[in-house]
Amino acid sequence: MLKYEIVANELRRMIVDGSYPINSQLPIEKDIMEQFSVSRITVKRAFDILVEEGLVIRRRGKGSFVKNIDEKTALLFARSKQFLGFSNNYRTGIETFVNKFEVKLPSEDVQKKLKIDPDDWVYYFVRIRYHDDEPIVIEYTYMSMERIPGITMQILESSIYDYVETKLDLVIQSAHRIITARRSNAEERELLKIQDGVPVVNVEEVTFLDNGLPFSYTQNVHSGDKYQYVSIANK
Amino acid sequence: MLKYEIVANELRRMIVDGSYPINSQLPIEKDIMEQFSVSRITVKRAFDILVEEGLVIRRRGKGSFVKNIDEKTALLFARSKQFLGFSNNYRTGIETFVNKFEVKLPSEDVQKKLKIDPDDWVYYFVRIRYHDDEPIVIEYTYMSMERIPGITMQILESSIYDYVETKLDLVIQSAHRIITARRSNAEERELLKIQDGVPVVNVEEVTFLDNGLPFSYTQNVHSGDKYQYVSIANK
DNA sequence: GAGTGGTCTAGACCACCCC
DNA sequence: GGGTGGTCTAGACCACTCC
Repeated sequence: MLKYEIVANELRRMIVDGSYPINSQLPIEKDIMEQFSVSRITVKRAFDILVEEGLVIRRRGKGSFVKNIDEKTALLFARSKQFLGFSNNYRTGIETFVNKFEVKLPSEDVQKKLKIDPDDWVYYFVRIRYHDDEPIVIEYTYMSMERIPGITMQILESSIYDYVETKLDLVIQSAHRIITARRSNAEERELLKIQDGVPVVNVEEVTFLDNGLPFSYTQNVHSGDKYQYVSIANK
Repeated sequence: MLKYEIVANELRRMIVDGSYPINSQLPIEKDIMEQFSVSRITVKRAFDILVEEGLVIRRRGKGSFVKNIDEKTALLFARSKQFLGFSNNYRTGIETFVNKFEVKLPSEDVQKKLKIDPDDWVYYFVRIRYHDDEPIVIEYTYMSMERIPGITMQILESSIYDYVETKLDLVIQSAHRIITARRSNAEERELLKIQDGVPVVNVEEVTFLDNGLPFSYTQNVHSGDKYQYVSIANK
């Protein structure tokens, strides 16, 4: 574990458990340097993480303070900063059902999104995720066969993320997301078990490996009444 | 202008204008140090910005590379990282119409969101934003009178952001957003001029001053067919 | 003037990549 | 073994806040 992570984790823990209450001043950099035996820049990097997570505010000349948000919100936002394959909102009780699994040639849109040629075959699969036996999202995914070989039904039913990182020894680096909402269609209403009128949230996600190449392109169609996206903007 | 901003801006410019094409390797830290006469940590901070913006990938032992995305997407994502009052999507042609402007006592929800007492008066106003004469969003905003005194109709018609920062000399620090989608109601359909069936995207936004206090709580109701939210997750 | 965080430097050691 | 970025240090100077 890195030093700045250790410091950030400890400070976060004490904020969340109330040791540093809302609006209270956090220890100054010098004290934290001594307490953890680290340099000032390391302390600053730890604080940068907490600022990014929306937990802390820093003011030159005054000090560092716990932001005025409640505990539930704090947890929600801190968690949203973690990188997760498909969902920020659920941690347990998730089941996956594979609805379709084929290999085909990419459409122009898919070629463009995955940066592949027209004759590069792609996996196409549709998965439905359930939380506590309720359908929450349909995932329509295209993946380059060349970049991610060896996908099987079993992998789709468990974790692609795991397979790519552990078995293929590749590193997933980032995800670009575009979120829109629209009216649901009949297929989506049936699969997600929602009424006409409940919209869907469409999360288009392109995932990148650490070599800069996109490796998957997914349209995540979420049930509008069970989904929220959380985000923090710092100036 | 800060040194790491200068370096980041120059590198970003050369990526966007094609001087460093997609997938090409960027200069190594040492060369950039010499070119700009800055230290290594300053170069790293510049790169951190570009990674955060989704433009660049860095790999220990190999180098820094331009991410494999097209120019339009690159601009979209780079721009999304900028902190803006109400919209990431439009830059010009915006008009504002104030639909309601009152002072009242806060509901429990508003008290909680703004961290104020039941007898602290709040402004409540409704604004509609038009882009090229088309309504795109209705904003329902609550603001603490004590924290942000002197709001007038004229301010609401121009820029609250400007008023708070320039006239009141306060610093807006961050915004916490929760994005959901739902069916539109009759009022929203009329104001946004959308058909029944077109959903709305609800962006709940709490904005914080640099003293850690929330100063405004807004429900932004976007026309679902004209709105997208863009986001990048880095591992 | 004292306290605090923001930026920046020069330099060190290490992990990872490729030859 | 040479090249690259990741982390970390000690120390400097500066900007801002409050007294």
